[in-house]
Amino acid sequence: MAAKPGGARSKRIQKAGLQPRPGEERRGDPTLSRERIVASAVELLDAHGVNGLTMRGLADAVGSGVMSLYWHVDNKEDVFDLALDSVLEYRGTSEPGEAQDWRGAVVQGLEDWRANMLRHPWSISLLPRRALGPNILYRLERLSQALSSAGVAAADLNIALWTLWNYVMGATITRASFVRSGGERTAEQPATQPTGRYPTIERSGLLRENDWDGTFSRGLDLLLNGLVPPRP
Amino acid sequence: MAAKPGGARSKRIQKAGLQPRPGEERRGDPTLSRERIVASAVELLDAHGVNGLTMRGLADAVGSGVMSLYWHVDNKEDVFDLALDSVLEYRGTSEPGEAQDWRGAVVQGLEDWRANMLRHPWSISLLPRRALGPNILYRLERLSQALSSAGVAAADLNIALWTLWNYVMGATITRASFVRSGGERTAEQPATQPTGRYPTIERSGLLRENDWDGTFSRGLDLLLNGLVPPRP
DNA sequence: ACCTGAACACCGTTCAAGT
DNA sequence: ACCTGAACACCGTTCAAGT
Repeated sequence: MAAKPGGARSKRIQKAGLQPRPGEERRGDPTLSRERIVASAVELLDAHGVNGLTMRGLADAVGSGVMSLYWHVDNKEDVFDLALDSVLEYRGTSEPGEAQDWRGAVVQGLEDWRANMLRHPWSISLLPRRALGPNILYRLERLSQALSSAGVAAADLNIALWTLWNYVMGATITRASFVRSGGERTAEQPATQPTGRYPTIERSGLLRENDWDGTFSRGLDLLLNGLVPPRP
Repeated sequence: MAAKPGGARSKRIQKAGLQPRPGEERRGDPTLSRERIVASAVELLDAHGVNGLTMRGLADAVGSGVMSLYWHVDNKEDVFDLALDSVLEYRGTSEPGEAQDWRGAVVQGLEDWRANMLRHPWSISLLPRRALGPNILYRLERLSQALSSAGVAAADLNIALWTLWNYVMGATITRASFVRSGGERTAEQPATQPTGRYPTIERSGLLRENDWDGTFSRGLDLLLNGLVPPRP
C-alpha cells in the first residue's frame, strides 16, 4: 500500500569493492534489498523451520537493524509470501507447448514441483495459508497447456487441472508430515507398530510406507488413466 | 512424558450445583480438564484462527490462570495436536465393512472428511505440521475397508489409499486457501482478472472457479475410474 | 494432585527521529 | 530515499511456592 520499491530493482547493486567486516555482514551484496532479505529468509527457514524465522534474526542475518527490514517489506506475513513464492520458481529449461509426449511433460512438471517443495519442507506448511503467487500460477499454466495438447476438452480442463493439482499438494504434504514426525521432536507417529485398532491398514503396512517416490508416480499414473482414458 | 492425567478421565465432573460467577468463567463445567481445554481451544481457533490462539487467551476462556493449563497439556504444540484431532473425529453412524456400494461409501467418507475440515479452516493449515492422530487413522481404516470390498488387490491397496487421501488433502487445502484469500486481509488473489501472462488458465477460467463441491466430486469420480477401472 | 503469580527471555510493530 | 533505537504491548514457559 505504501510508496515502497516493491518490484523495482535497486539500481546501485555492485558486487565488488566493499569488503564487509567479518561478523558484521555474512557475505554477498552489502546493500539491503528485497531480494537479499528474501534469500536470507529462505536460508533461515531451511535451517530452522517456520517457527525459527524472526524479524530480529532476519535482520541479524542481513546485517541491518530490525526496522530497516520494514522499508523493503510490509511485515512478517509478507516475508513468508515472498519466501514461499521464491522457492516455487520454475527453473526448467524446456518451453511448454510442444505436442508430443504430453504425459511425460505432465509427470515431469509435477515431479519437479513436488521435489522443489520437499527440498524446503516449511514451504508445504506455509502454502495452505498463503495466496497463489506468480510462480505457482506459471506452473498451473504449463500444466494446463500439456493437458490441452493431450486432448482434454476445454469443458473438462479445469476439473483435470484441479484434480492433478490437488493430488500433488496432498502427496507432498503427506510425505513431509511423515518425514517430519520421524525426525524431529514431534509426537511419535502413532500405530506404526500394531495395536489391533486399525486392522486393515496394519495388515497392508500403510504406515510403514517407505517408497514415497514410487507411490507418488504410480498413483499419478492411475490418476492420469482416469483423466485421459487410454485408448489402445 | 511426565506423570500427568492424559487419557484418564477426571472422575469428579458434576454438571449442576456450582453457579460460576458471571465474567469469571464462561459456562459449563467449572472443573479444569483436558477436554474442557481442548473444547475452548477449538472455539478460539474457530473464532480467531491459528494466530489468534494464545495460552493466556485460552486460560481466560476456561477461567483459570495461564499456568494451570500446563498441568493438563504439555505445551502449546500439544494443544494444537489435540484440537486438530478432536475436530477430525468421525461422527457417522454406519458401520464400515458392508460390501454393497463401495463407491458410495468411499465418496461419503471422503466428503464428510473434507466437510469437517472446511468447517474448521485452521485445521487445514495445522495438518501438514502435525502427526496423524487416532481419528485420522480411523478414517483411513474405514476407507481401506471400503476399497478392499471393491476388489482392490492387497498389493495395490496402499497406492489407492494414498492416492485418494492425497486428493482429499489437496482439494481441501486449495479450497480453503481460495476462500481465505478472498475474505480476510490476506494479499489479493493475483491474476483473477486477465493479465495475459497465463493465457490458458485465464481462458479456462481456472481461477474464477466457484463450484468447489462439484469440482471435488467430479474429480473424485475420475480418480476412482483410474483406481478401479469400470467393467461394464 | 492440582493450581498459582512473578519473572525470564523473548516476540512483531509503531513512532519519532536521524541521514 | 533509506535506515535507526527506544518503547509498547504482547508472547510461551520455568520456577518456586501454595493448597
